[in-house]
Amino acid sequence: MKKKFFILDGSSLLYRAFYALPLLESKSGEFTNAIYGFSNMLLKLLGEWQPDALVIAFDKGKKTFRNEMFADYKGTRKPTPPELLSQIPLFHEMLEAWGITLVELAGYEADDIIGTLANKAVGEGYEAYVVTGDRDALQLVKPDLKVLFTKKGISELKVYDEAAFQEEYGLDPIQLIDMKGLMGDTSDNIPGVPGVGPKTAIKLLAAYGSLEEVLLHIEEISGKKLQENIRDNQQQAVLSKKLATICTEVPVEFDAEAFKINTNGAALKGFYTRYNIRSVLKAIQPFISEEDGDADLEEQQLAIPECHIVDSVGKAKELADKCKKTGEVYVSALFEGKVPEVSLSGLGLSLAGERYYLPIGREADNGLESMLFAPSCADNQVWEAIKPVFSDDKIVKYLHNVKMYYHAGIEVMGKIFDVELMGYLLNPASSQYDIKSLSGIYAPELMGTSKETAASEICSWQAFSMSLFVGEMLTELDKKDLTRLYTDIELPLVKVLADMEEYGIYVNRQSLQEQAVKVGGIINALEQEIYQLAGQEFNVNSPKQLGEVLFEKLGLPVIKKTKTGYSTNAEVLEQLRDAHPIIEKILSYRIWTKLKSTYLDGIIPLINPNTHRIHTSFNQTVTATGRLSSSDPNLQNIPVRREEGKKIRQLFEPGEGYDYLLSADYSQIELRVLADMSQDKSFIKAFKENEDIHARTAAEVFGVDIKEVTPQLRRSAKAVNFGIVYGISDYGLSQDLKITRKEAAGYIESYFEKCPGVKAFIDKTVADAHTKGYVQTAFGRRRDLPAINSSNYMQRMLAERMAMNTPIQGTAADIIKVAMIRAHKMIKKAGLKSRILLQVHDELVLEVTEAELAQVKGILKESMEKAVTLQVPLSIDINLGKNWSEAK
DNA sequence: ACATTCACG
DNA sequence: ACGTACGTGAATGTG
Repeated sequence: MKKKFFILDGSSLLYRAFYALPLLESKSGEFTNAIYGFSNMLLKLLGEWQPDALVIAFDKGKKTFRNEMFADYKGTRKPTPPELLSQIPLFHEMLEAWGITLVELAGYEADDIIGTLANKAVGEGYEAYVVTGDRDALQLVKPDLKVLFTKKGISELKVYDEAAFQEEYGLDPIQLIDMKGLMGDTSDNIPGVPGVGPKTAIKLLAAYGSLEEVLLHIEEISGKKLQENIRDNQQQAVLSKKLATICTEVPVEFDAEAFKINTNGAALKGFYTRYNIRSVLKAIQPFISEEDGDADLEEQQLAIPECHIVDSVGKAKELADKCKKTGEVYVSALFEGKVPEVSLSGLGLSLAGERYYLPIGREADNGLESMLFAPSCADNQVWEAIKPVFSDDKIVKYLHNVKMYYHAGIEVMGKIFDVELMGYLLNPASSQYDIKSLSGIYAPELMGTSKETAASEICSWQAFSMSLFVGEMLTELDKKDLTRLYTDIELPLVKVLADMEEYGIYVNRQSLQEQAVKVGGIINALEQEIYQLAGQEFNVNSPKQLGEVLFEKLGLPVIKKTKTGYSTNAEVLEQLRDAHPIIEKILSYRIWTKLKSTYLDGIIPLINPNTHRIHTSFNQTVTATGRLSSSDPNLQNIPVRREEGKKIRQLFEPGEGYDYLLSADYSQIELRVLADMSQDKSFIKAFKENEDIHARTAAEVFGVDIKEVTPQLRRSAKAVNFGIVYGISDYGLSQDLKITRKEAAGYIESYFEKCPGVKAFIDKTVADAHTKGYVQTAFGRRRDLPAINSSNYMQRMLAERMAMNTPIQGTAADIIKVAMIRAHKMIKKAGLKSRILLQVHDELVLEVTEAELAQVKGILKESMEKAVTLQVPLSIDINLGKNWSEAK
């Protein structure tokens, strides 16, 4: 058997990998998709073919000898996108670690190096394999020289030997260059002969064998036009063939010894760890030699200490004393139950490099202790023994999700570092803030050390791992100036949210169920009418089936398409309203089914049977801008805009012992934030004088007196103001107002003319985003925008809109968070019974008693309007009623 | 798991 | 020539 020599076209494969995969990002923000794709390709190659030697050829520099022949060679090539360019240094680093030789030579393309080395290898008795995504290389195919060509994406390779080439092209491989001479190549900007494509080229070569022969027999060629084209472009065809011919005389040597793969296991592992490419990390194991792997494991794999099980009061007390001495403790707790019935069921602890686990609750009852003591005492005793650690304000706590501790009734005193919140502040775009994910980012050396087995192992590992990465997180927080945001806003807010979730909000279950039945009736009736009008029964809820009925059976005009078929959304249906009576019914059906499934049927099972209230979750680490989100159920999107929807809001009532629901909402908080941040004179003046901001905008943009502003004009101006907050584009505004893009651009232009401060602010924000790669709120909350310099237009524009919107939306979110903390504190301090139940971005909902009404209003005014001092006043509206709908 | 639709600020 | 307004969560249908 001959030895196998592989030569890879690095440039072409890297390109392929880059475009085949979505832009992956490492934790530190680098793009790694091309590296990832290339690595997989390499692994597959090594696994399947077992090469004896392998090198990678790479293009170097832009100009090659071909440019001397033809200046415009590859002239239509777009520049390499920066997202790929940034991966090239990583590529070098990667090859270094793999111990794979990279061959590049100024003035030559990778193809030429490949051709030369492959030929030399064959001369030395090797079987040569060229791996590439560039069809040009197929011309090299000959006995003992095969080309592996990347089919769709990067995963599949097609093997071209002479037979395979012959079968596909009907030609010998070397004739590929004659073909290129005739037909040219748009991607390389090789001209060829006009009017000759692959079909004609193959036909001609089948008849005459080579370009030169074709040129000698021009007169015999059938087809006048074709003859003429070839005759007129003889020189060009010859040049094209030359350009397409791979040079196999490149000054490089075939060095069998140097071309062997010589992997440095530790470096390789380090590389993939650093860039967080985990799947590759697993796959490289077989390629790391024994000693390498073992030595590496010993070196890298941290020694994780044994977990001590603390299952007696004596041991627990001892541990508590130890905590007191060290002054800090890492905790990972296990909870059971749902809010508001959460209890602690296990406790992983770590201090001074040791691991502990304390079984608590049911789990402990099953243990030894329960044989000796009454079961109900056993858990409490271990817990009671360790509890002082939590109430000791001299002991620093490092933990995950402190809100759950509050829910379990644990008073956590002293300094608290909640790694979930810290992780969120460091990168609000992430969706994973569990301890394991965080450890992967901030302490990669921990990777692979957690054995997912018993609760004791998991919890104590989590506690221990925090001790290894909290330092890194704190350093990062400090570096990014996020420490204040953490200590002054996010952490204090946790207690407020925990209380709100625990309070829950009362819903009238009786009315809810009645409504559900009633709406069910309406839906059934509509359904029948729809079937009648359609002349068939079908699932109205299925956009696919609905689309078929509307646009195929009934032949209604198609307004818009989605990725998968016809669009049937409300906007489309609205335009079809007059085209067929069924449309109206469908719109109505949609409204009612939405109400029933999401807000009636969806909420019933979430009413807590003990409290008869709904306990939503307010998520503090979800949004990229700093807002809260609400789930299970989402109480931040309860209907309000439509009459039908208000029926749902009416079901939310003050609970027993309370008289009203009260809603306090900020007036135009985002525009006021914009006024403040932009320092725009006319905006500031408008708010100071308490003017109707949309009317005022209308007056300025449309050049009329404020008294002359029609509702129509005001509506347009309102849309423009919204547009500014969302990151304006003429296209978006034109869609919203249903005007032409030009008109929209006109509105924006005159807006910016009248509000130069806003214009300057937006420009500066976007420009800063481009240079820094992130944006910030007034409180320093930070959002990275990795796509801001993308070469992809859409992605870049999206990032720019995010850059405009995030400081505004995020600052408003910061402000209401401050207000919530202050209001909650003042309410508690005053010993009031009234309490905050919900937050809906710019609104707080409270349940209040008649007696406390005046005081509560005062507290809200104070806490909300004075949460921060801006250049414009902040103002709130307060409404109350016997249900949430009335309190609007 | 992903797409579509629609509820809110 | 291209196509999107910013930020969420839930229900439903479909591959």
